[in-house]
This record gives sequence, structure tokens and C-alpha cells, in this order.
Amino acid sequence: MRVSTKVRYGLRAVIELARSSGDFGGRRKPPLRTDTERGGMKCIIHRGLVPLTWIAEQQNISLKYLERIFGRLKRAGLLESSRKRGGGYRLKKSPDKVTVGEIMRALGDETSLLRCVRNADVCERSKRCATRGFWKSLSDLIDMTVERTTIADFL
Amino acid sequence: MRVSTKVRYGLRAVIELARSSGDFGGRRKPPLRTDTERGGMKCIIHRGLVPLTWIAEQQNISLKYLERIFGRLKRAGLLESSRKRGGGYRLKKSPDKVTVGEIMRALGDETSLLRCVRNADVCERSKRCATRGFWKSLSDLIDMTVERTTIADFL
DNA sequence: GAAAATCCTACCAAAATGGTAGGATTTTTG
DNA sequence: CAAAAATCCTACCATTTTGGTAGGATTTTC
Repeated sequence: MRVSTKVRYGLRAVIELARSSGDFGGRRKPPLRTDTERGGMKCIIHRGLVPLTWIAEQQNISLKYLERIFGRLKRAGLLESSRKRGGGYRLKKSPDKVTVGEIMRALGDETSLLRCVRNADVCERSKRCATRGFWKSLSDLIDMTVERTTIADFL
Repeated sequence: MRVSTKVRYGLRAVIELARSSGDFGGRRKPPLRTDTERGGMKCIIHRGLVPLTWIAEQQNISLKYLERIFGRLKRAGLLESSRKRGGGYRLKKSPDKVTVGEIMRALGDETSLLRCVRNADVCERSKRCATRGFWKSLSDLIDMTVERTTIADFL
């Protein structure tokens, strides 16, 4: 019952993204240019687009690994990006609309503790199983928590 | 974030044990002999000692695997056993004293989602980590649930 | 055309998972 | 005393998952 490092890193990185972006998604426009400095490092962020190099350095995560993680998050519709000199990633929605659950799902971690919890058919004893109800309610508890807390809660 | 089959099987098997045993642990003495019949199978249980063959058949779990699981549960102090002809396993405590959490721990599944949750030292960023608090409170939630529900709740 | 970024695919080592095999041991019972 | 019924023990193993790395392709700006 451990959370994968993909999700750990992913969550940390998305929080870092939101912090550094200066963008808060949605209608409000991000500043044209922000100069950020932290821990001896500098970064110039254009229109809220944060380059991965910055996030990787700040959070001490391998750039290559982060690229893969952000690729998945983008494909899941959580991020948008720009390839170019002053490019990077940006949240597609405002931080208070992005849930931890979304990130987990995008990165392949399921919140249900057992397969049968969401799909009773995977096991023929599901109906009369004494334990399924328990695992299901625990999974639901986790689900609720994870779906209720957003990136904004970390800022 | 999946529960291991060891724990799934273990929980199911312990519930089956409690059901079949007729023993309810502690001071109350189990019946000298119970004749159980279910699903076309028969089993004679002496002094609450349930043989694994019965549990394995009832719950459709490989006997060999179950032996390993019950070995760990015994070493953890949850069960007692008797090797002999009319032997088997028995709960050491009454079912309402045996928690799901104990079973999980005995079988090697930790309830904490991240190592740093119980031991901040495993990561030097623990103190200033934005996400640790979240994972910790979620772990605590799981812990509470798992520690509050006992085998008696499944009977 | 160099530079700064994302993007893509393939590969890989290590660890965890979910077991099986084969027998040793203990105790009762016929 | 031997067979039987049970636990107990240890080693092995195949598969899957995890946690990455490597190497480059692509896009766009300066």
C-alpha cells in the first residue's frame, strides 16, 4: 500500500509548477514575464510557462523522469505546453480545479485498493465475499480525500 | 495503491477461521468437537482448531500459500496451532480483539503510503515538503479505519 | 543555425509479487 | 509400530511492476 514515486514526484512537481507559474489558470492571464529566484537558482518564466529544468532543479528530480511524468499529465489534459526557447509547461485549469486524484489517475495509480472494488466481475465470489464491502468503503474514503484536495490546498 | 493478495487472502482466511472455529478466544472454552458442513464439504473441528485444508477449500486458496500466510500470522502472535491429527489453527485472542491492521502488519503490508510518513529522516526535504502533511493525514485516515475494524465486524 | 525547450521510443536493472516444490516434524490413532 | 493428518520450513522461481536512463527527434525563437 505505497504510493508510487511517479505520483509523489508528479504531485510535488505540479505544486512547484503552480507556485512558479504565477499563472492561476482559467481566464486570468499570467504575467508576460516573471523573474524567479530561489535557492541560488534563477528562472525567467514567460506567460506562466515553466520549463522542466527549473522544476527538476527545485524539486531535485531527474529531468528525464520528469519529462515522462509531465508527458502523461499533458496527455491527460491537465497541462499545456510550448516547445520553444522560452517555453515550458502550464496548468490548463486553475489550481483549485486540479485534484490529487486526477494526478494519480493520470499517472496510473488507482485509488481503489482492489480491482473488485470498482468492478465486481473480476472475482466470482464478489457477491458473497465478506471482505469486499470493507475494502470498498476504505477505497471510497481514500477516493473522497484525494478527490477533494486540490493543488490550491498546497499553495 | 493496491492491497497485496497476501493480505486479501489472509483477511479472508482469518475470518473463515473465526467462523469455523466455534471458539471465540479468550477465556471462553471452545467446544470439544464441532461437525461443520458447508458447500458439500465436511470438517470435524476439535477444540476450535481448524485445519488449513478446510479453510483452503472453503476460500479457494492454495493450501501451500495459506501455510505460509498462517505461518507469519502465528509468528506475529495472532494464532496458535497444533500439529497433529485433529489439529489446526485457532485465534489466540477473541475476534473483536484482532484488527485488520494487525493482520496487514503481520503480512508485511504497511498502512503508511510513504516511508517518510512514519520516519521523517528517510528524506531530507521532509521538513519543508509541501506534500508530506497530506500523505501523512491520508495514511492516518487509513490507519484509523484499519485499526478500528476487527474480525468480529465481519462475522 | 544554435539554443532551449518539449516530445518520443526503446531499453534496462532491480525489486516486489505471488506463488510452487519438496520435504521435515509432531502427534494421534489403528 | 506404522500410517495419517496436520503444521512447519526453506529454497526456488517466473512474472510483473517500478523507477528509471539513453538517445535522439522536433519545434520555435533569437
